[in-house]
Amino acid sequence: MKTVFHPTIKEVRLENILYALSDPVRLSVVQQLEEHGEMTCGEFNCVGQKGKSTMTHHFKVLRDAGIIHTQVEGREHLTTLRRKELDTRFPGLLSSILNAAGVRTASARQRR
Amino acid sequence: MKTVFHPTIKEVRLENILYALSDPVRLSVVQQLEEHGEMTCGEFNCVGQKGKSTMTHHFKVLRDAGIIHTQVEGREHLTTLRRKELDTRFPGLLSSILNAAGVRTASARQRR
DNA sequence: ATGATTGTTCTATAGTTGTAGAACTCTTGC
DNA sequence: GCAAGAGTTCTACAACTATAGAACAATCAT
Repeated sequence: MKTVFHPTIKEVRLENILYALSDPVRLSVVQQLEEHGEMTCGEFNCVGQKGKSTMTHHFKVLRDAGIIHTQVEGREHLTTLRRKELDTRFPGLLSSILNAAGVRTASARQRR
Repeated sequence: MKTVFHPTIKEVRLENILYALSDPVRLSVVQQLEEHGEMTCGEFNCVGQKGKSTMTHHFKVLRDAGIIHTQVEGREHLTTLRRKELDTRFPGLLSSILNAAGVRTASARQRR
C-alpha cells in the first residue's frame, strides 16, 4: 500500500493555499469537492478534457498546500477537502474564497 | 500627467487576486497598506532590499489584479488598498486573507 | 491469467514569473 | 539650469509551471 505525503495542519502556509487556488482547474476541483464531498479522480469534470497526468499534478499541488486529502482505496484515489482543519487554521478563509467563486458553502446554506 | 491602468471592480477576477497575494512580497505590501493606509512606493519595508524595478513589477501585478490603486502625485506614486470596492465584490475575502496573514484588520479591531 | 480500469511516474516543452541592473522620465529644490 | 529624488521602462535570465504523451504499477472482473 502506497502512503501519500500530507503536511500537518500547522505546516500549512497561507501563500501556498492562495497560490494553489489561483489556478482555475484547481479552484474548480475544490468547488466540486465542497459540493459533492468525497470524490475519486475520475469523477471530476475537468478530467478527460485535461489529461490524467495533468490532473495528477494539480492534485499534488493541492495536497502539498494542505487543501485536500488523498486516500488510496483499491485502485481508486479518494479525495476529500480538509475543511475542518483549514477552518481552524485559517478561520473563514476557505468559505470566503468559495463564496467568491460562486459556491454555496454549507455555512452559507444554513444561514438563510 | 500619466494615467495608470486600473480594472473596474466588475472586471476583477478571484483567480488574479489569489495569485497576486500568493507572493510574500506582495502580501506584505497589502498588509502594510491595511495597517498604514495610503503609502508611497518608498515607504514600504521591502523597497531597498528588493530593487526598485522589482517593486514596480509587484505593484503592477497588484494593480492589474484590482487590489491596489495608484495615484500619481508630483514625483511620488500614492498607493491605496481598494478595500471597500473589494469588500462589495468579494465580501469577507480580503479580511479573512489578511486575518490569516496575521494582520489585525479594521473590522477585527472594532470587534473586541 | 487476461484484459480493462485507475491513476502515477517519467520526460519534455512552451510559456510565465520574480529578480535586478542600466538607462530614462518627470518633478522638486536650489 | 542643474542636480537630486521617485519611480518607470527596457532588457535579460534563471527558475518555475501547466500541459500532456508514453510507459508503468496496481487492482478488479471475468
